[in-house]
Amino acid sequence: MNWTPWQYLKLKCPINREALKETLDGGQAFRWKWMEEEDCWEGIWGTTVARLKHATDDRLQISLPKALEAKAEIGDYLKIGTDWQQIIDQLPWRSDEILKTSISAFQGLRILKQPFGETLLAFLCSATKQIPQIKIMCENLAQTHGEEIVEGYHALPSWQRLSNATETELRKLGLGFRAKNIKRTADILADSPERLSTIESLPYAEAKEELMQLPGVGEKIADCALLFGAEKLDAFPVDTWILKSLQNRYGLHDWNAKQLTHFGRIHFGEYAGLAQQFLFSWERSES
DNA sequence: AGGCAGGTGGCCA
DNA sequence: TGGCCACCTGCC
Repeated sequence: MNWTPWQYLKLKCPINREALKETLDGGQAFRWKWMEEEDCWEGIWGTTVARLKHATDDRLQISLPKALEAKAEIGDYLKIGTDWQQIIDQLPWRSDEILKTSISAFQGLRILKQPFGETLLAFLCSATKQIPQIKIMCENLAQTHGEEIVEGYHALPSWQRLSNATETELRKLGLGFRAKNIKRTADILADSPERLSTIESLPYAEAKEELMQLPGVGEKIADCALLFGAEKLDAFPVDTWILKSLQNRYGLHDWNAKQLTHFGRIHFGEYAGLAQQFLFSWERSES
């Protein structure tokens, strides 16, 4: 396939190599892969295909398939115009050494704005699975049910399309018990096409409550979909890594996930979700 | 070979 | 409300 020449992106905040890797392939998104030969990341979201390269001075370059050149929406997806430094400054790093350390390790780490519907789909796949497995499930879903964008590159299927598949078909893609939830959610969303965009426009608390009406969507998956797919930066997903971090590094040994979700939102504030991502990346890199 | 992994929902006290 | 367990599958 033909790709356009590399072009610099106008990044408000620079991003280091490690932070880029964490942003694209650290559990927010599941459709980026490292291209060793090209020394770049290649990813798909919505109906966009793109390559990203880490350049000197922590800048970024982008290249697109020539056939899709006009379709680039990388700015929104990567939130390149957002002043992340200003947001970080509002986190309690001054009084929180752990947070301070993880922020300095991942300079430029950011929260993506992925398409809401496919973020929900990816996280419905995520239950008790590790990142490589989730990526395989997403790839299988795209290959078998998703629309082809350019040769060999498939979008994730819409909920409408997914509702045409049977649970048995979905199970064959390695989804396991997640297939039932995905099928049932697809049937619901296909019946009310406006529902997701309505949810996306609600404030965090109401959006979460609405999302959790869907089968297979509990607190954690709802928080992930809202943080990574709807710009609700006050969402604070508690997974096993954050659980470990808060229990061991913050000394909250007897706290359960529900209590820690509350703690996170109180302690880290309006941008708790960004703090979560720093702690998450730090915890994983230290393990 | 058995336990566990970025959870959820149902059942029981 | 709070704790426990089954649920698919692949990987160590």
